[in-house]
Amino acid sequence: MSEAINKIWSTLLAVPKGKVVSYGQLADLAGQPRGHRLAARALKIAPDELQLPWHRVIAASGKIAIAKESESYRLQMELLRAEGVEVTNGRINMNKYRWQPDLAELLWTLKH
DNA sequence: TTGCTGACTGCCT
DNA sequence: CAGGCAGCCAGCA
Repeated sequence: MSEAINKIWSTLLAVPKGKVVSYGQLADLAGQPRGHRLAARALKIAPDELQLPWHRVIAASGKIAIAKESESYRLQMELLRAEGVEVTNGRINMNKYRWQPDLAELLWTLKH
């Protein structure tokens, strides 16, 4: 597995409950400035045993990025709501729920 | 090496 | 607000 993918996974582990990040933001924090595609790929191939909070990753527009007919779409929406994140019409208020890590949190992600 | 494919983005209609 | 589209870049055939 590539190092970049691993960084993305560990960065994702730092996202707190009740907050969300976009694919692009996640890639940025993981040290991949233009790696939004990579971030998407990282989630797609992530092993279940890692227990990543994958549902906290959404499109920059605030929408859930999965096909809405899929089972995962429904699951993601449920998981977010269970954490207190409002999901209305498949959209999320990014200004309100976007994760904005402070320095301590960023350093934590760098260690992993 | 080449070409195609995305759980994406930002810009333009 | 809903498409359409080019840009993006790591995998894979």
